[in-house]
Amino acid sequence: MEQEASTQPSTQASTQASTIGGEAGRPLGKRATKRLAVEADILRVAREHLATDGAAALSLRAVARDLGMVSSGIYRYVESRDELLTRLIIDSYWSLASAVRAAHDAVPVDEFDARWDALGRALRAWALEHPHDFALIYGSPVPDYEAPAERTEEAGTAVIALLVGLLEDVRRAGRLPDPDRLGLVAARADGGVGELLESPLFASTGLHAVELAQGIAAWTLLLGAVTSEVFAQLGPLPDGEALFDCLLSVSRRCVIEPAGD
Amino acid sequence: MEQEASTQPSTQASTQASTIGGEAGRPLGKRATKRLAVEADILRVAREHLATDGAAALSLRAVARDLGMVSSGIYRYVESRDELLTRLIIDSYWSLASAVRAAHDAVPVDEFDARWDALGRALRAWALEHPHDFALIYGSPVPDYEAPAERTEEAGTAVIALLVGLLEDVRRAGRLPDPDRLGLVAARADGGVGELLESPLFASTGLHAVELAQGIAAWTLLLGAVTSEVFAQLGPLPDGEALFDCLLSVSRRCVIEPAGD
DNA sequence: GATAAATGTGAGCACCGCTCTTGATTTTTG
DNA sequence: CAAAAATCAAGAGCGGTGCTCACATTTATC
Repeated sequence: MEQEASTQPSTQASTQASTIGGEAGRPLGKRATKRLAVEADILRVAREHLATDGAAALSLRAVARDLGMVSSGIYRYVESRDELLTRLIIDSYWSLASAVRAAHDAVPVDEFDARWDALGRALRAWALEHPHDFALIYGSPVPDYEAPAERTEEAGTAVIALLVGLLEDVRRAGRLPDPDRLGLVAARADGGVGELLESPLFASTGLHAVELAQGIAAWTLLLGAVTSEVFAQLGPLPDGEALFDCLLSVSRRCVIEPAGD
Repeated sequence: MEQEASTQPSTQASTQASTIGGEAGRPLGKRATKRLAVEADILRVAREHLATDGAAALSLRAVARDLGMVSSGIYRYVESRDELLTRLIIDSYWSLASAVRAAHDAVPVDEFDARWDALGRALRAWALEHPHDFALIYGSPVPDYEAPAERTEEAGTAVIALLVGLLEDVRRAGRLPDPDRLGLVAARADGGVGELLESPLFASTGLHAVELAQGIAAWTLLLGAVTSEVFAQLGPLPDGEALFDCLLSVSRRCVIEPAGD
């Protein structure tokens, strides 16, 4: 499983992609290397435009202009505006996933509470730092066209996979809270998420439907808290972090029983 | 203050707005009546375009064309595209509020659980029925420009007000759950939502910070659940309603203690 | 070096938001 | 009732967008 982390470009920071020698064969002629460079450049300035003006204002012509090429020239590298957006979505997913993973991995595996908090706080921090990227992946589907699931699925699952891993660790340690206390009815949960358990993400786990439902509740609350803050749905908040901490702890209680025993 | 219940047009269904006799004075000349009719028409077809193609694809020119007027003519009635969007946002808020209120009011006031469920289910039903409207008000802020808060606040608060009302009824009945069980730390909650209590929405209520935090947690989970389903953030779901019921009951447990006593 | 493929260039189409001018219509005022 | 003021429809026009096409240029391959 898990071959080499697939592609995972994440143009976010690193830009150089021109001098890579390629897998094996020929050493990449000057045309191929330039193409790689231009492709990376396009993604880079597209990312800049996204960060400053948002996805709605992203313009292929403007990107081309910034790169000193004629407007029509960019179509040699990008099929359409939608395709560029799809690439940005995937890139944002990877960026988020790596940020969350880094924070997550910095916590000892047996400290469940701290792991959950690290996960949640990293998500929030990333979202506040890249609001437009966050809007791109967790906001309303941008135009009429929606990103093809088969291209975003792998990247989009990366964050959830961390959560699932934690969830299973908690389950194995017998620290899952009582579903009934949360208000979860087993039968209803089974109908709601039962089939989800057969997807590749969960197939290898020993999670039950109710347990997955707990995880989904926690994740929904967490994501809702971040969305609410980034989009300012509750108006300007005096202390966003304090409120988030509250919601974070509530969400934590959905999947982790307090240690006191 | 508060003249005549503000405006609250809600073009959603009813369209006729031409033959209203006006408040008192003159009986509205043929020019004024036609203006009202045109304004209503614009909002109506804008709504249709929104429902079919989404906010991103909304075009003033297209609306004007549908109404048989020259593209520039629409600027006599609408200041700009953003202003049209603002109107649609406000209208959507009212539409949602009235839908939720209707469901909410159909439940006896002392049946807290049923009231919460009615509220949540009405929210979900409306969102699934008007996904683009939902995206408009609870999705990512559309373009770079965001709707002026002073114009959307009143309408946007209407739904929350219902929740606050229920929350206070529950508190008065002593049915609020133990905050500590939810994981809410009083001090943290006080910092996070303390200042919010002074806003007009909460000033007249006797809610404490922790109690408000519970309400926010419940609302965040509820809205997150709807958002997740409408935007298909978890991929295609086998039974969205069943999963929503699970999350609905979890959110309910944040504000209402089970009756068994 | 000739041929084929990939790339840069510019014109052009249809659409968009938005402004301005011109002339017609309606309302208000004297 | 007539003149003045406000309102309106209509069209041209500006700069912007996504995207296509024909053409010239450069690179890679035979």
